[in-house]
Amino acid sequence: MVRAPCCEKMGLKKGPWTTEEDHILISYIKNYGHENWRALPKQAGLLRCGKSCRLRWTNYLRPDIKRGNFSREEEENIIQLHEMLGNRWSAIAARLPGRTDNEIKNVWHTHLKKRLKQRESNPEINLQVTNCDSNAPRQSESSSLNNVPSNQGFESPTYASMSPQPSSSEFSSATDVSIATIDQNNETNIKDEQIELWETYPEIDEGFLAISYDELQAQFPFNSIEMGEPAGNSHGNSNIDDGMDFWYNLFIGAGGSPELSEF
DNA sequence: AAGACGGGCAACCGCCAAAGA
DNA sequence: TTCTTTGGCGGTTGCCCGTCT
Repeated sequence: MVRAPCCEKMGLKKGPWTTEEDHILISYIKNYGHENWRALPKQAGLLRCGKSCRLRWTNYLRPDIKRGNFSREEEENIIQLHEMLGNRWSAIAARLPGRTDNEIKNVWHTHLKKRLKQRESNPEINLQVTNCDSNAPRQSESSSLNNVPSNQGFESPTYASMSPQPSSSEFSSATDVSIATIDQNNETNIKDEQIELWETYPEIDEGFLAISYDELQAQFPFNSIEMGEPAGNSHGNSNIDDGMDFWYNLFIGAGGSPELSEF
């Protein structure tokens, strides 16, 4: 199989995405979907390879992505799931609604791996998953005990009935998980069970996807897009900057739940 | 105040598998 | 059956920014 030439050799752009590019990608996918990632950038007028577009969309621009810090609950889930599934980040991500494999991978390498090492060096520290309140202040590591080292066998971890219970602005989802246990012969048994995950999750008004590109343009002008200017040329134009700031905050910004009421 | 350093994270790279010709 | 294309995945890189000296 002949390897496709890299983006740079094809004259395609690499590196961080600009808000204009994000806007173009979102608008295009909104209008036409993403059936063919390879063709998408050309049709959308983006100087990116399809792979880069797909990654940007799946890891950052998708409207159902839950941004912001991981809750203690989510972190513990990742640890447990990693114990069962290993480095299968996409499988882990599939069980954490709103989180991407890349995000989980990053959080694993930057935080959780270290925490596990600490736990190994301090066996008093335990994984406490059940009945933890994600809204409560984080407990110190040593405050949750009952640890059983992973290689000595453990009872089936309990994932069900995570609090808080959903309010009207939240939704619940039933999820299949593989429950791993290690028996007395030190053999791992995995069985699939359906559990209820209660996730605090903003309702997503699908209406935001129905807003037309023209409406967006009218509300938040991006002249540089229509002129086909290279990214970054908008600096110095406060109207455009304001529009982009709003767009950025709307879809991407810190804490990132879309402020759909703005529409 | 400025340079060094390290952590966090977005993005890229390379490989693999599935699907289709 | 073989080859090509495409999407997906996990590992890795490199930039940015905050902290330290």
